[in-house]
Amino acid sequence: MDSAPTTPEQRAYHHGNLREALVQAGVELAREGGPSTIVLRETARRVGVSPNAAYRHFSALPDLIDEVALEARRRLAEAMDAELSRCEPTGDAGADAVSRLAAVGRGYIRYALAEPGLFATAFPGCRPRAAEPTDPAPTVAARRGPFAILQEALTAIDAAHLLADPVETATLNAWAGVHGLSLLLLGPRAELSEEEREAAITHGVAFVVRGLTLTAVGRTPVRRR
Amino acid sequence: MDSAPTTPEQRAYHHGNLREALVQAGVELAREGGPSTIVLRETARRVGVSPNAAYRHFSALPDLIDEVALEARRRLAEAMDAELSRCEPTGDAGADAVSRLAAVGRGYIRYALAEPGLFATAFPGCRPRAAEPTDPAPTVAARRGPFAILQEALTAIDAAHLLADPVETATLNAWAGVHGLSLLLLGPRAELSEEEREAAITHGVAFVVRGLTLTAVGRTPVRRR
DNA sequence: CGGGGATGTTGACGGCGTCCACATCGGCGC
DNA sequence: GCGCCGATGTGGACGCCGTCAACATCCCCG
Repeated sequence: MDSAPTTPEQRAYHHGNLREALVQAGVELAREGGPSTIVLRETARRVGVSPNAAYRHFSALPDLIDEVALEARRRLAEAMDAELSRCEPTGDAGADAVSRLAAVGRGYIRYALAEPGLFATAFPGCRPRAAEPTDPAPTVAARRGPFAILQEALTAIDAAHLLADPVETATLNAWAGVHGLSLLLLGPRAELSEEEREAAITHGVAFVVRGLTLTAVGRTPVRRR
Repeated sequence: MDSAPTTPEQRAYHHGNLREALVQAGVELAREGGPSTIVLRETARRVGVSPNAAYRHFSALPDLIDEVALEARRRLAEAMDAELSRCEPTGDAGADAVSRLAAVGRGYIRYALAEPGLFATAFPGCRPRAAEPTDPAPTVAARRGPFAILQEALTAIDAAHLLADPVETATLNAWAGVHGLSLLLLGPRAELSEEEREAAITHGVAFVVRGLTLTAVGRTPVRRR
């Protein structure tokens, strides 16, 4: 029937690229209810394959979840980049760097609110893992992930002599701020109205920027490091 | 055998206060591996009772977990209070209010690092819940929980005319900062050394305080609200 | 002192992750 | 051209899990 099994979307062999299909289904599950909704048997069912077929491509369920997490981080980075690309330069390099940092933060939080399931899946270390014995791998980061994008924005501010702390410290605190706010808006403050939520995002990003930069108060930056 | 079944630690009736014992065992499980480690059958096993006995006291497993979460929050509030009580007044009301806020933040983060399992269990809304249909109850807060303690500290700063934002906004941002930093230190930055971790806590708390107050830059506070 | 309601047990069901043995298919060497 | 072998997928089983229904036990109140 298929003369060209090399067609990308075509299944080449037995099933074709089952691995990819399983990850795809896993992403869909994660979108519906977070990491704990990624269930091996259901994932296989959706692809139309026996549960054990997955074991030819993943050593166990957590491996599949890790793969989904990677994809979730990829999409988060994408969303941050998208928000970044909507920043138009004003000419003032310092102000631009600051507004780009704000955009990165907005992108992070907006993605979290738009895709709570994927967001919850994205950072494996940020959820309780039931005492896993094997984890010597230091979590190889995807090339230019969310963390890298944030760090880029902060490095630009650093170059403009606006940063109050070393870049590493600033990155950690900025990340903490937007990550924490995302979780709070999804959790204990989930009942906020649309406007309240938008206001919280604006204030939250401004809070982070204010804490990291000193320009807002018109003071000579204190360079450490 | 027991003439006085009213003895607190004595089991009065069939088992005694099984409910309490189950929660206790649940807390222990949570300490070992977070909320997903709280497993009904194992909890019952540890108490030495049939799994279904739990259903006389909880309508289902999530109810038990909620009870454990309540206890986790109670202990968090305790830790924050303990850190608070180590603050000695210097006479300067404004400076005291600020340093008390810092203490509250330190207490939060330190508890998270000392009891990661309980901390992960404490805020049900902050983890992915697999599409629960029944949740109209707005989560009745424990009397003076972590949130209230944080708000108290911020209200004191507000009274000293040091707060840059409305109290509600400030509370949300402060909470986000310490919560996010806690998760990051437990997750992606779990490999930090003892000193690095302490430094991160100090910097993080300072970052939050700097973003919320304007005293650090010697400027007249801008009162909104 | 006897019945009834609160409490705990037994047994069962379906779903889950995972292991083991078996079936199927297709490319590669002869 | 053909047969074989490794890669891929299937079926069945095991021991967990949460939950339900029926039954057993025990104290308290009338």
